[in-house]
Amino acid sequence: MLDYQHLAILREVDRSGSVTAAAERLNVSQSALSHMIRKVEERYGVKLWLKQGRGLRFTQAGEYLLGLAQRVLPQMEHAERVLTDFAQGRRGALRAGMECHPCQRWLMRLTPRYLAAWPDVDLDVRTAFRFDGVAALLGHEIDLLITPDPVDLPELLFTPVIDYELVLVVHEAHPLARRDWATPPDLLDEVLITVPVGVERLDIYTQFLVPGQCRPRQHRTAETTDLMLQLVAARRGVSVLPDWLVREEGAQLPIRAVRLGKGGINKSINLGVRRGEEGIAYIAGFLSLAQELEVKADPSADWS
Amino acid sequence: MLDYQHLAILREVDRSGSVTAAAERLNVSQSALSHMIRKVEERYGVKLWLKQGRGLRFTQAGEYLLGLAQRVLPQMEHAERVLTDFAQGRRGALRAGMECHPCQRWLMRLTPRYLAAWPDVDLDVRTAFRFDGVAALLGHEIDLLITPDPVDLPELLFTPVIDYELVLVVHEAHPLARRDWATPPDLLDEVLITVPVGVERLDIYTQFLVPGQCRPRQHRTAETTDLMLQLVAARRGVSVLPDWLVREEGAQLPIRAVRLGKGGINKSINLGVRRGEEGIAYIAGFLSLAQELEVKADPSADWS
DNA sequence: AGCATCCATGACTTCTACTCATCGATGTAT
DNA sequence: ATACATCGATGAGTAGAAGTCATGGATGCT
Repeated sequence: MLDYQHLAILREVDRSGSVTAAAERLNVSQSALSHMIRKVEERYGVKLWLKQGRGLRFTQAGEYLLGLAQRVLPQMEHAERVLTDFAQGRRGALRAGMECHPCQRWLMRLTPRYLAAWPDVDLDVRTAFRFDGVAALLGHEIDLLITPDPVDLPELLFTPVIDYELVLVVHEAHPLARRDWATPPDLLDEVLITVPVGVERLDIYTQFLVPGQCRPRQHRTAETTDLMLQLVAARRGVSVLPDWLVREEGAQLPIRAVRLGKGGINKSINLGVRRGEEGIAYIAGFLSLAQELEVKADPSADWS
Repeated sequence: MLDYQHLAILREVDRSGSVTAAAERLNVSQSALSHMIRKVEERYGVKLWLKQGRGLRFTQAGEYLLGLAQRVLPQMEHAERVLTDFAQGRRGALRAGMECHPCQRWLMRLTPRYLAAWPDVDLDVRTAFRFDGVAALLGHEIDLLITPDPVDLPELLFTPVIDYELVLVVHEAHPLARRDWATPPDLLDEVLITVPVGVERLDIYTQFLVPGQCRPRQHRTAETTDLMLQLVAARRGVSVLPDWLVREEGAQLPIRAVRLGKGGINKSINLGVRRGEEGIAYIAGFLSLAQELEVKADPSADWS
C-alpha cells in the first residue's frame, strides 16, 4: 500500500536534502524513514533513491512519486483543515426549505448578511412549495425549515423569528382603503390576486374567506410579490401580503393596507431545525442572525 | 493523519452501501473499518457518517472526504501501476547525450522505432555538443551516451553499433571525384564545410589535416548536414561526412564521396551506459534495436 | 590519516491495527 | 405481535507492524 506517509517522506527528503534532516523534521528516527522507504521499495521492486556519495539521488521512480506527492499532499492537508472546519461548524452546507412565499421574501433579506458572516458555508435554498417541509427536515433533505406553521415534535425545534400580520392590500382610492378592517363580504366583488398555490395553502381562504363563507368575484395569481403590488396599484384587484413586505416594497405606491377582520390575521415565521443540531455553529449563527433581523424590523411596526 | 486507507474505506462504503459489505471487499473485518473511521472521527472531532436505520448516511464532512477520495485515489492507484512499470523497466526516461553530429543523425533513424516499441519511455535527447559526455553519464545527467570515442572505464559499458567511414564529399565534376583517395594537400585550395564545432573536435583536422600539416583555403560551417550537401552540390566547397549519411541524403545530388587517405578514416558509433544498467529493460531494448539497425544497414555497404 | 556524517541494517521493543465476541438498534418474515 | 436476521458500534485481547537503538560501511572534509 502506497501511503500518505511515504509521499510525505519523499517530499521532506527532497526539501531537506537528506534522510537524517527529513527524519528530524518529521519527528521520527532516521532509521524509521529508511525502513519505511525500504518497505515500499521491496513492495514494488523498485528503488526510490540511491546513495550518491554522502547524500542521495532520487531514481526516476522516486522522482515520479515526488511529483505525485507534490500534487496530492496539498489536497490531503487542505482536507484536514476542512475537517476541523466541519468539526467547529465553520463549514457546512445549510439547506433551507420554505413552505410559503413570505418566508422566501424574508430569507432574501437575511442571505447577504449570512453569506458574509459564514463564508465557508454553502447556502442551498429549496424553493419547492409543494413538498412537506417537516418530512424533508426529518429525512435530512434539508437542514432548516422556514415555515409559518411550527409543529410540535420531539425531534424538531422551532424558533419564531418574526411576527407579522397578513393584510389586505388595496388601491388608495379603493373604498376599503378608509376602513379600519375588512370583512369577508367586502371581497365578494373584488379580484383577488395571490401567489400561485392551492387555496388550501392560502391563509386568506383558510382563515378568512372560508370561515366567512365568501368567495371573491375572481381569483387570479401573480408570480412575484412586486408584481402583485403593481397590479393592486394599477387597480386590477386586491391582494393579501405580510405587513412588512407591503411596507418595504410598496412604500412608493398608491396603495393602502387594511386589517383582515377585527383582530387581523396574525402569523409568524418560524425556523425549524432537527433537535441536537441547533448548536452547530453555522446553524446557530443563522438563528442568531435571524433574531437580530427581527429586532431591527420591530421599531417601525406602527406603519398604519 | 488522514490516510490512503481511510479514503479507500469511504469510497468502498459508498460503493457497497454498507460497512459490512465494504469490509468484505477490502478483506478486513467490519469491526476494523468501524474502528478506523472512529479514529479519524475522534482525531478531527467530526462524524463521517451516522447510523440511519440499519444503514448509514454520510455527513457533510463524510461527503467531502468521499469527494477527495474520488479525486485522489485514482492517482494513487495509477502511481502503483507506474511503480511496477518502473520495476519491470517498462517505463522510464532515457536521456541520451551525443558528442558528434553523425551520432545525432544516426539516433534520428532509430527514434521512431524506439518510441513505437517503448511507448511508456520518455526519450530525452541532449544535443549539447560542448559537454563531456562521459562525465554526464557518470554524473547521471544522461543515461546513454552516443559517441565515436568509447573510453575504458570500469563504471561504463560501451557497445559499438555501427562502423562507418568518414569521407570527403565533392561535386561530381570536381577533379577529386575521380580519385580513389584524397591526400591532405588536395584540400589546400578548397573551401571546407563542416558543422560548427571547434576544429579540435573535427576528425578531418585531428586525423587528416593536422597530421598532414595542411589547412584548407577556407573553412566555413553549416548547421545541418543536408545544407552541407546542398552547398557541395552547388560547388561552394567540399565537406566531410559519414559514408552512410552521404548515401542516404545525397543519393539524388551530383556529388561523389572520396576516401580520406589511403586507408580512409574509419570510425564507429558506440553506445555507452553505466555498468549495471545495461539490463534495464528499456535500455536493453534500445541497445538491441540499435544492433538490428546496424545489421539492416550493412548489406548496402558497398555503395562506392 | 583521522574524523565527522551520511544512509543501511539487524535486533529489540512498543504500540498500533486487527479480530473476535457481543450489544443495541432496526427492518423483516411468520 | 413476536421472533429473527442483519446492521453498525464497541471492548478486550492479540499478532504484527512500525519505531528505536546500536552499529557498520562508505564518503567527504580537514
